[in-house]
Amino acid sequence: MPAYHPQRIEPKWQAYWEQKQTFATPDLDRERPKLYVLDMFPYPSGAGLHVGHPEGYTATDIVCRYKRMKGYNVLHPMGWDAFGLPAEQYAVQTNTHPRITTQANIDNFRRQIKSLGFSYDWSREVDTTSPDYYRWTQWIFLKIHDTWYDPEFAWTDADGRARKGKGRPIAELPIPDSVDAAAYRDSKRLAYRAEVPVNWCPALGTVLANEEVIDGKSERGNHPVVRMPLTQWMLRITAYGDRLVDDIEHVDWPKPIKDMQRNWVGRSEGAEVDFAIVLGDDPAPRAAGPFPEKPAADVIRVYTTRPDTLFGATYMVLAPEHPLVDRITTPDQAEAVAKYREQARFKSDLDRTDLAKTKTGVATGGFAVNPVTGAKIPVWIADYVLMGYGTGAIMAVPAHDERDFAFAKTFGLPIVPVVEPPAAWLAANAPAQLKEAEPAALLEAFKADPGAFADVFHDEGVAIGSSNELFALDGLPTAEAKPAITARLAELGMGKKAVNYKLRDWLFSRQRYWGEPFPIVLDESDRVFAVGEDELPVLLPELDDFKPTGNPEPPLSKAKDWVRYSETYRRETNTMPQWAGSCWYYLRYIDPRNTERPWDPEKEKYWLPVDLYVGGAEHAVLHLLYSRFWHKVLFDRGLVSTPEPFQRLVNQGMILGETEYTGFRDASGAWVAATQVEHADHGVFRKGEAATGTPLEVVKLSDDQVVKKGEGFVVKEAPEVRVDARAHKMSKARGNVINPDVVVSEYGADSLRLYEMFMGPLEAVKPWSMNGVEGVYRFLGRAWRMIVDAEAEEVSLDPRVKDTPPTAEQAKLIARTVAAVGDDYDALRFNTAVSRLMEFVNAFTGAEVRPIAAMETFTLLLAPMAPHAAEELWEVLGHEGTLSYEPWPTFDPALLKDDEVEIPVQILGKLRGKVVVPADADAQAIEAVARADERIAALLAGKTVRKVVVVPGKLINFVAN
RNA sequence: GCCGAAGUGGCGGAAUGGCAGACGCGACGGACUCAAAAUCCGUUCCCCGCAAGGGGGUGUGGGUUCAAGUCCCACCUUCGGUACCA
Repeated sequence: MPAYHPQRIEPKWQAYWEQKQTFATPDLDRERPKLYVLDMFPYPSGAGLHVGHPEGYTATDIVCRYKRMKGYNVLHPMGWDAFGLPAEQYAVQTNTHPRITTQANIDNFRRQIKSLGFSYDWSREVDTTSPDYYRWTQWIFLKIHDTWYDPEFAWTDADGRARKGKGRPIAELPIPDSVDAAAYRDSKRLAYRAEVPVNWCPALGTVLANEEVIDGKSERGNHPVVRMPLTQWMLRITAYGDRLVDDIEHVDWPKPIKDMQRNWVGRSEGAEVDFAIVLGDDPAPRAAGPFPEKPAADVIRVYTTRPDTLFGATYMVLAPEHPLVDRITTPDQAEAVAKYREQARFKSDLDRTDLAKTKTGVATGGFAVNPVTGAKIPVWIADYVLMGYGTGAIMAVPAHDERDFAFAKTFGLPIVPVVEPPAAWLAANAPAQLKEAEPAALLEAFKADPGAFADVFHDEGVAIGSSNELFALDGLPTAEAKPAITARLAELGMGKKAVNYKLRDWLFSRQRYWGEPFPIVLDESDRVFAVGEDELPVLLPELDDFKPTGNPEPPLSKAKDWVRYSETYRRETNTMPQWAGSCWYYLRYIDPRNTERPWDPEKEKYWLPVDLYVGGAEHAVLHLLYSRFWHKVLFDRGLVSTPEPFQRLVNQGMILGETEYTGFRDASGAWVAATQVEHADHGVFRKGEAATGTPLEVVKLSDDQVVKKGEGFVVKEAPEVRVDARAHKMSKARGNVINPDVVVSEYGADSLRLYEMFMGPLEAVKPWSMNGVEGVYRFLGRAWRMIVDAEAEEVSLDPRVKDTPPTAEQAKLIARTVAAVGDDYDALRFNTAVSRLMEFVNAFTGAEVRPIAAMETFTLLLAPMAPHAAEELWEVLGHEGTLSYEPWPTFDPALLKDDEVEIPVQILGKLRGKVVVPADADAQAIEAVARADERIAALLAGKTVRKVVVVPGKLINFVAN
């Protein structure tokens, strides 16, 4: 009975917390500081909880429990991101309604999470698939639909920052006289419909994501996939591109995540320039006047980040889908162009980028005029130009762009250098026969044939060959040439400054069943109308079967009665993507049962922003970008009070499986070194034999079959053979998945929590080790026996725990531990916090007298990490009820300092001895003591001390020789 | 290719520019036990030495400094992200 027995303790305290509502959070509490600590809520998969989930959850739980003891009002909720594909696929296969599967999975996840003893306020649980929740997802969609972005609107935000650009109610949109008002509004809304190409797989009867398409075939089943235009809902996230980039400066996120977000938005600055196409023999004359907002009919508009290289534009390339292709193609090229466009249609975006390393393309036979040189240049089509970026057309400057260069080389197009590289670049990239040439000669060679150099010069240099009667760029460095020519082009009405984003508008509709229906109806001519807020939620209709329809129509189209809204209106049958629900769940938690509105503004002002948000790095880009976007729209519309939702973000690192040692053997049974093998989809082979050879046998080795040798591990019985030693991502296929349920039933939740924190820094990728779990379990057992009498029949205090003051030494250790553990919790350094507590226990288990106050302090320090054991120990120590709101232990800072310190004595930076000095000894005193030391004196004898470096309290170093 | 992170004992990892390897695992030795498990005690970076002690050591090569795992430069390896974005 008195042994540490988590299986008894843990259910007891979980029941206590639940019954007493220990962690229910008051909505508003003006007396205490607030703290909103959020976990990324999970998708409740059929596989159940993974050991990766509790890593982040434990970290946040520690912070919450710690901060409650420090007097904070803490909001710590949990919920379910439960719409999504797996439940729907399961429904298709088994005809089980996704709701049933989802509910079962949620129940299992909840059970598993509760078994770990997290201090969530379960009364705030949300489920994105519940109509009470998605009602408000639809409501927010209507807000987005009701908003247009005014890029010129100047205003000041709540933090006093001057801002330009705001999402405004559509009613405030100025409408030009000559246009249809409704259509104009629809064209400006942040939620709009557009024809976009999607990957349609007729055989599977569904639309595939880009990554599901390989080589023009479906990943599953290898069926042909066609890109076809489909009317889809889009969200105008690009309107917020600048703010998504700029505002990220003001949040406390890891730099790599900030970089990734900036990268994803991919803002670039450059210019748009018009090239007139040549019809017949003469170029169409350019209309006088300012640069038109939309290009004229016979004009190809390009976007370039290097307007300074315009004089080097020797040809143009249109995306195969570009609307001007038909107009410009000459009859003799028509067949080739049509064929190329057909091929391009069958390639997914991924194929067009990843696989096509060699440039392909076809000449249209048509020409355009370089607006600055007046030269007639050929127009090609090629799939390396993407319709979705910029204007879908480029001016090609082969001398200064790698892609254009490769294309020009392939098709024999002229290369004209217009930027002079620095001498160092010329020397480094000089052709072999010119290695010894003078700089001037090298430059001449570059001007004559830049293609002879080892690399394409695409950096900044000095403009050359770029002046005529209208332009004068020669001699300008690139940084000056860009704005100069851009300004000149604008004056002449030929171009203008332009900004572009890699970020595309967000494709927001899916042809799926298990998602939020759009609160939208359409009339007979496909005009879009929002349903009234009083009609929300628009409930998902029941279906008998969930199979795809066999055409691009979404499954909801099968619910005929539902689709038919009225005589003239029908419902939108697409559903929202899984991101929708997760875009705003942090807002619902603050007021989860409100039936009048999505959240109460008072509560929103109190709780937002989220102070700490912890989750996996896999959401570094999309989820965080999407929810920041929604949040900004809500902010502009006055519905939330902060410009950013998540003030501090931390990514927990992935937990890998246990380290595995893998050897390889060939058909004859002989070992093959790991350095000599190559991995392919269909097996492991000797290097270079993946296509032809027979696969090698993969042998799992135990750790006593291998031995460390040099940099790596080798087979013990064959020490010349290197093996593969690494931890792999947990996966069903590899069979290295650790089930938290098993760990909990064997060692208890506290051990699982403690181990996951002890493994290493929260952000690091770490391999699992069952031995490590065993280690922290033993620690908890020692801590238990430090306080509980292991010999007694009943759970009672160890007789050595006495109500006496600690010794001076103990008092110091207690103070140091309180200080260090608190610091570690604040800084999320849980691994070292565990170490500190271990050191404490190691010290006190050796003590014959254990002051009860010290044991209480220890218990409170342990509580955030191992709450069940701590609660039980707290009870054994004679307290009633929970320790969750006990004040955090304090300490006397004077105790952190020692009276005497041992400091190292170095000679020439090498450790030669140690001396004990008073803690406040000054440099002179330390030097005197050190010189007096017998050994040091001996070593210094006969040497000249050139310098003495003393860091009081730390170290002394004699520079002597 | 580009962006980012990380390389420290057999393993996970610690170390405000100031004694490298805290803490844990594993291993080895011992105590307890008829025995085992559990528990407790001790040793454990490498080399030389019986010892005292000495030498080397934080991916590689340079540099800054009295002093570098830590700062700077170049490179190598691994992991993550991204990829014709004009």
